[in-house]
Order: sequence, then C-alpha cells, then structure tokens
Amino acid sequence: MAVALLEGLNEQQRAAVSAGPGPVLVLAGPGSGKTRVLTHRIAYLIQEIGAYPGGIVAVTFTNKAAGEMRARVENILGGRLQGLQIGTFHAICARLLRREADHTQHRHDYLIYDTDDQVALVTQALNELNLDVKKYRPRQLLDHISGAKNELIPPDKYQMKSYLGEIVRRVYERYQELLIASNARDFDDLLMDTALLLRDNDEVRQKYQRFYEFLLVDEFQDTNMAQYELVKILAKPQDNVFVVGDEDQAIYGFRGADYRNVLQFRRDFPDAKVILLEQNYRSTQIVLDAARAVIDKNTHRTPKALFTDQIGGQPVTVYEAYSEVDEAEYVIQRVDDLRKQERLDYRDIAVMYRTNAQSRALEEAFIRSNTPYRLIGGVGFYKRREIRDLLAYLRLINNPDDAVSFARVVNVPKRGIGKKSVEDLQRWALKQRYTIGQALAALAQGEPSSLPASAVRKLVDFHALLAGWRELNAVGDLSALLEDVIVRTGYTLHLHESSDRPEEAMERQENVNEFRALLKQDRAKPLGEFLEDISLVADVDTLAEEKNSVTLLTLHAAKGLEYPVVFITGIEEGLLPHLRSLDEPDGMAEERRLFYVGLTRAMRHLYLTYAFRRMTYGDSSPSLPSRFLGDIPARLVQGVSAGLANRRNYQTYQESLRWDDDSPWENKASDKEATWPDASALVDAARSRIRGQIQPFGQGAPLRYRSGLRVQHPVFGEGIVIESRRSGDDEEVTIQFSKQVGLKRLAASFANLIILEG
DNA sequence: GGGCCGTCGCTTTTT
DNA sequence: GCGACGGCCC
Repeated sequence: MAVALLEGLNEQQRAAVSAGPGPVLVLAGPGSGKTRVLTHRIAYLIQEIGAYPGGIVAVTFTNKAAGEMRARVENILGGRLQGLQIGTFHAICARLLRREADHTQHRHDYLIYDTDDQVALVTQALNELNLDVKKYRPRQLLDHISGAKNELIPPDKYQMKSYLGEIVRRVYERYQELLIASNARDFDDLLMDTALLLRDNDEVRQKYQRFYEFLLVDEFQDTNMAQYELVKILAKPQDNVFVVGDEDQAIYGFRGADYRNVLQFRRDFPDAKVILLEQNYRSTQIVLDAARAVIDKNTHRTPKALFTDQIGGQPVTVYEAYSEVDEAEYVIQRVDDLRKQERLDYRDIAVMYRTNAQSRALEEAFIRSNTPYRLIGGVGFYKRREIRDLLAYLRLINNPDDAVSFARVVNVPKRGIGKKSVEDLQRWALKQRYTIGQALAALAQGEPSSLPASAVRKLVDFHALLAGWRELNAVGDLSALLEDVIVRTGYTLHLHESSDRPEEAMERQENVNEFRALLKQDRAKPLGEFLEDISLVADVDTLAEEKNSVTLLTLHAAKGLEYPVVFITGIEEGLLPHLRSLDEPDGMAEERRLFYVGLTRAMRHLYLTYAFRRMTYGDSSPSLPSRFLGDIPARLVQGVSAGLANRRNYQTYQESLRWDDDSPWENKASDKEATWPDASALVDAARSRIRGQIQPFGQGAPLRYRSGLRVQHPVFGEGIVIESRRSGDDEEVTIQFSKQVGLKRLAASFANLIILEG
C-alpha cells in the first residue's frame, strides 16, 4: 500500500509526502502538484504512520478547497474519515470558539459579522462618541482596527502615538464593546480570540495541543501574524507541522498576510525539512517563460527553477482594444474561435481581471452574444438589499441582541419607528447597560423609560412580532419561518413600493424567490447553523463544476485554479498595477505577484488585453498599457499592440516625474534598463507575423502630432505627446501634462496646441 | 416621521 | 453612473 501512495509522484513530491515527523516546509511553484502532495501526505499519515484522523487538522484557503481535499483523501483511502478536520482558519476557529464559549466573552451561539455589518457598527460607535463620520471614514478606521487584530492587539493594548491613533483607540474600544453586546464577532475576531485564548489559557491550550497531533497548512505565504501564531501554538509539543507555500503567489498583503512568515518559519523551526517542488505539470514552456520574466523582476525572493516537459506551446497573444466594450467583444470572438477551431469547451476558458467592476462590460458582452458564463464574486447574492433584509430578520430571530440587524429591519418595511425612536432606544439601552434585546424586552414588560409613549407602543409591537417568530423557529422549519416573515412583514408589497422601476421590483422578487428555494433545501437545518454556513462561504466556494460555461473572476479568486485558456483583461497602468497599490509598502511587488498568479493559471494559451480608453466612474478616460506587459519577452508574444510603440517616450517621461515603483524592495536601476527593451521589436515582429489579423487603430493618413513631441496648451500648460491617432476627420492626441493635470486626450482641431519641440 | 431631491464618494483585492 | 446620506418641507 505504501507503494501505491507514492506511486506516480516525482522524487521531491515523494520526499515531501513521506517526510518523517517534525516540521516540513514545502516551497511549491505553481502547477507543481502541491494539492496532490497535501492529500497524499494526509493519507500517508493515516495509513503509514497510523495517525488517528481526528488528530489531523488541515488548513486550506477556501471552503471549496477544503471540500475537494477531503474528497480526494477519501478517494485515496477509500472510506470516510472520522474526525478528520479540514477547513479554513476562520471556520476551524469559529468552531473552536463555540466549543470553548465558556472561556470567552461570547456565548456559544455568537454570530459572525461581515464587512457591511462592521461598517454599520463602527458608524454607531462614531455617533456615540460624537465623532464626525465624514472626517473619520468608517472603512479607514476598520482598516486600522483590523490591522491591530491581525497583530493580536486588543483595544486596551492599542497604542499609536498620533491624534488619529487616539481616535482609533476610542473607536476600537467602543466597537469591540458593541460587538460583545451583540454577541457577534467579525472575521478578525475569529482568529484573534482563538489565538489569545490558546495563548493565555493553559488548560484550553494543552487540550488542543494534545488533541491535534498533526497540522498541515496550505497557501502558507498568505497567513497573517494571528494565523501564524495559531500554527506555532497548535504545532506544539511535537512540532508535526507541514506547511506548503510559494512566496511568489503572496497576494493578500492587504489583509495582513505576510509572506515573510515563510522565512520566519525557517527561523522558528530550524530543524525543518525544506523541499522544493519545481516541476510544473500545468503549463507550456512559453507560458512559464512569460510568467518567469514577470516575476523575476521582484527582488527578495527564493529563486526557483521551474521547468516543464511541455516544450514550446502557443505564443502569448496580446491585444490592444479600443475600449472595454471592444475588449469584451474581442474575448467573445476568441472564445468562439477556440470552440470552433480548437474544439475547446466553454468550461476550459477563464476571463480574469483586477477589479470586480471590470466584470460588467464583460458580462454585457456575454449576454449580448448568448455565450454562457458564470461570475465568481461581484455584487454577491448575499449583498443584495432584499436578501440582507430577510437575513437580518433571521439573524435577529436567532439572536435578540444583534444590534446591527435590529437597526437594519426595525423600520423595514416602514412601521413608524424612525431614526429618532431608534436613537432614543439606543441611548436608553446604553444608559441602563442593556443590550438591544434586553432593552426591548424591558419595554415590553412595562418598565418605565425616557421614550415617548407612542414610540414605546410601536417598539413593543415589534418585540411581540419577533417573539412570535422565535416560537415558530422552535418548530425547526426554516422554510416555514421565512415564509411567515415575508407574509407578516408584508415584504413583497414593500419590495414593489420601494422600487423605482417595475423591472427592479421583479429582479428583487426573483432574488427573494431564489433565497426561498435555498432555504427550502436546508429547511431542517438549525437556524444558527444555517447563518454560520452562509457567513463563512467565499465567492469561489460557490463555483459549481457541472455547468459548461466560461468563468469570469478576479485574479485573487483565481488562486489555486487552472484553465486551458486564460484571458487577463485590463492590463493597464492604474489598474494592474492598481493605482491604490502605489502607496502601500510592497504594493508594486504584490501587483506583480498577482499578475504572475494570473499568468500561471494558464495551461496552454494566454490572452492578454488592455484598452486604449476605459470607462471609470461614468466617463471614459485614456489609459496606458501596464509596465508589466513590457516585461514579457517579445519572442513569446504575438498580436498587435500599437500602443506599445510609444512606451519608450512614456517611460522616459514617467521617470522624469518619478512616478515609478517606489517600493523599497524594487531595484530601480535595473528596472530602468530592462523595462521596455523589446517594445518596438515586439510591435514590428507582431505586425509582420500576423498581418491583417487585427487592424491597428490610427493607420493611414499622416498625423500632425507624434509621440515624444513637446506641446503647449492654453489651459493645461506644457505637456508631452504620448500618442496620436486618427479619429474620424480629426486627430485625437493623448498628452501627459503636469502631475496635477495628468493625462488628457484632446481633439487636435479644438485644442489649440503649440508645438514646442520634438 | 416620511418623502423628495441634491451632494458626495466611490472600487482594489476577501475570509 | 450609482447608491448612501443629509437637508428640506410636508
């Protein structure tokens, strides 16, 4: 049997799977079979080492990955695995905190607040502290709070020597009180509370250290400090800890992940066996070469010698679209070609992008052309207003103290309990040290309060409504409960009254029906369990295999997946790399890794597209191809990309502005030399190779302005021409003006430009 | 308390 | 270009 487990694995994979007890670090390049190694490792532990399945914990990045891993292990061992725990850090912690509720500040039936709930609660905290919501953005404060939690700093330990720091401390403190009063935790609390509980409570810690004999962690490069702390604690005392990761695929720095944990692991476990998986089984040589050229420009990384048996392959196709609409149409055309010419299925194809907002133009094109697709993420089902309303009712039924849900539905549909009454109630509750549920119950029992009698009457009615549902819930039929909520609140009528257009009402009604159907399936599930399940699902978790359709997803969501054909769209400056990444430490390097993750999802063919102009916030503005594109050697590329010819001028100009990678990790000198060595060669080669495939824009009559020209504009001042194209009878000139003015695209006949030199 | 209308800010990425 | 929120008036 031992032979079977190791059969078909290469030498390094075998070494990893059969490594002796003690710490193991597997550095696994993309497509190197790391999931295979993990599943075989679990099987090996059970079958060869004789480990008890209940003593094994495997941590994955998504619930879907957890499900797949479990299925694969069951498949290998041919049976159900009693007690084997596979899940995300968040899910595993959530369960532990329920079991150990007696040692925590929350009850076992606490609920999990998502980002929207968090914002609502921070806003409430700000109001209570008489702080201006305009001045202190809840999102920004939450970033600080989240950062503190990821570093295991509770409110009373929070210190930051600045005025803002003091504000954060006060908000954090109140926010946390409100969470506890609501018997709720946010995502970060799941990790922080577990780590602190295990760290500070000897009895609990020893219990789990004894119980969890073997620990395995996937995607280790994307763990944050709290998660790593958990790894270190749970690994003890035997240190049977097996982690798998790839620094080059670290893309969650924004939520506190630190790939340097990989280095730290080697320091914390000096005896760790380090194994490199370098053979790639996924992609062609060309795909790998392109990806390597991109990632090689990141410094401070362990160099890996990724190789594949799949020599050669199809060249990477680069396409310059006119707009995001054109880009989407190009994708559709290629999809059609791929099906007809290469007999590929829709399911073999994925379209990736940096931001969710980009999915819109793509979706419209897919709908127009009747091409089946499925969207991962985006404005998720559970983010829809009508679903959140109904969910809030269910949550409030489950937990009377849920302040956020209470505030959401107390007057939806309208029942005459306005802002004033709610604020009065909150203030009174605060003064009496009541939770929101206690306050409501007290009013119902006739306790005197500072609220006007009419408001009290309406609140008591609302309380009675909730009490009725709680009784109904005791019957244990979720579906019946939801139907009763919809009927008694008159939610259907509300839906139609609150919609501007009839189609909108229909759409919302459709969503409600979908939610109903969902609950019907799960009708026997206890309410609390149902609520937990839906609060921990990721967008990728909903990715269903059966349907034959093209997958649309963000680069982040693509991690761990693979497709024969991959399109990466919107490869433009400001989008990939994203503008916002520029002021983050390590931001540019992370954007590069994100692009690398996208590139390495492709098995056979890569399409890279960018648009000449793109719609943002309702108006169309010019854009430039990403600096990353120029890092892919011309010999790997085919396609027309007229814009690239102008990159040299643009690059020179950008350097003079010093709007450059300002990450301390990047090596600027080498970047300057190497960024666009092949740009013009690329365009020339591409043009001759695929003459006639795509007509580049702006060909034909001679143009008055050319790139590199310095010009003067009466209003915008001096600038440099990036490029110029024919546009009808006129000429459309793209000019980079001063930093304040930025990039402009002007019609030559109206712009009154004076040519200075060139 | 509710409805209407204007302003503002926004979109990075997710458990 | 859209949704959230505040100011205004009934």
